[in-house]
Amino acid sequence: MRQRAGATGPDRKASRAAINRLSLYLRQLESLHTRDESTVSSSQLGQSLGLSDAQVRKDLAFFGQFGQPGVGYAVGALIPALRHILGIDRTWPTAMIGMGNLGRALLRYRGFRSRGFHIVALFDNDDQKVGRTHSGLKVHRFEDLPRVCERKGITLAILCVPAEVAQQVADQVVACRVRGILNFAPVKLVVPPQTSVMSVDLSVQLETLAYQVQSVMASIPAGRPQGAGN
Amino acid sequence: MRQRAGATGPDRKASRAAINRLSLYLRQLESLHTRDESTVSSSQLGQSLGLSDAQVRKDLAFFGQFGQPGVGYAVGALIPALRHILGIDRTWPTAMIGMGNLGRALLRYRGFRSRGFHIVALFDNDDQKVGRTHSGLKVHRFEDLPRVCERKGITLAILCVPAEVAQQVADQVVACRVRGILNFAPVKLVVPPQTSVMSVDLSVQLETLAYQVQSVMASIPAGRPQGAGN
DNA sequence: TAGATTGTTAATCGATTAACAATC
DNA sequence: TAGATTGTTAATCGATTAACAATC
Repeated sequence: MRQRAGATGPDRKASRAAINRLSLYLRQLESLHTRDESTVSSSQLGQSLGLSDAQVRKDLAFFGQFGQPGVGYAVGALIPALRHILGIDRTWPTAMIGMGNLGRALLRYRGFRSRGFHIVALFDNDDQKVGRTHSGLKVHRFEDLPRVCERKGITLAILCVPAEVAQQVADQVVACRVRGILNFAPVKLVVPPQTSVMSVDLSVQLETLAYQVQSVMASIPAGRPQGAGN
Repeated sequence: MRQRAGATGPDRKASRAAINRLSLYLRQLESLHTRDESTVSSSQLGQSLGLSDAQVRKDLAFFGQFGQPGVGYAVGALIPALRHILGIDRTWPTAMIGMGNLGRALLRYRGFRSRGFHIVALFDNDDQKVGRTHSGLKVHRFEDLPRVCERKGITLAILCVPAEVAQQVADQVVACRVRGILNFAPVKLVVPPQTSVMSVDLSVQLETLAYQVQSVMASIPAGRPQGAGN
């Protein structure tokens, strides 16, 4: 039996890495679409993203039979299919929690809204910030979280609060039946299994970068400046 | 022969995931240190981060012999060891490229400086932004990149430019002998092997979150509101 | 000493790649 | 038809976990 994206979803669970790639495929397909490409092969798609053709086929085949042997994948048909699989063929009313530098910057980030993530409420617990308006939205105090979440049907939250309070805030967010949290605080959040968390940990990323740079430098003969001699 | 963090580094390459965890261990150790804990076992360390004890031991043992059987790891000694391995026992002169919302927000992000990543130069190609000052640094025009990088010994760059120009900017950055790029543009950057790239792709993260939320919701009996009946 | 915990090897698990019959 | 490319199975690779002798 082949797994298909039927009413109840596929039999086995797709890995997080595979879903990440699905999102990349979608972006690439959208780019191909604007360039009026009508079909694309797994090897073309893979090449543009630095992945093997086998990987692309495997990832896509997991969710259904999207390609045609000898032809490839129909760009125009695959785009809505992937949008549906990823769950971005709908809007996600989203709360931004924590209106510091990062929160304010992300609020203005275009990429979110264009993909169905609509920030519809702002929260902060600093009295200086409560009541102010950003991008047409008033900043609510924390205590209003349950009421506002209920009223606006908020399903996702973007957490831009300091590490020290992140878990506590997450607990409150979970209590409001928010289903997913995009966490920017450098903390491992503990949440019940019905709630999903994705963490973006900038320090970890930068430290990993430092390690890589260091190990590349260590593998190059010392003292020799790079570049073809100028 | 056991691998050790000798003059030329370990024999085999640590996976990116392992390095990510090293950074998490370090953070946790620092937290333990402020709480005056002097030793920690692999199981304690793992538990606080949602990892197995075996994983922790394996990750650390890869770089040296840091623990004592029957005792655990000395917090005070492991911290500087990890800082050295990760390459954050030094400062990394860093350029911020692209002074839009995200660039300005990240510039003020405390986490960077406290870990040795010193932003020492700002760049943008928008004439409106060039010449302005943020956090005491003047925004340079793009053409100044080679000169400023040379003068300030810049080794890392944080890229906060639009997707359309990201590759082109990365090429210029590479030409200035910058060794590592933290990329926020939703693009796969192609760079030579001497240069390292870490990408933070917010859309991918959020789309993966949407998928997870959706699949959790699909696995719950439809229409039944959650929570213990209130 | 006895209990605890490491470093390391072997076993398991999962993800990626190779290969190829099916098919457009 | 012949060439291209899929979906899928088998082979490979790498990472995680289990287990345990060594040792504090």
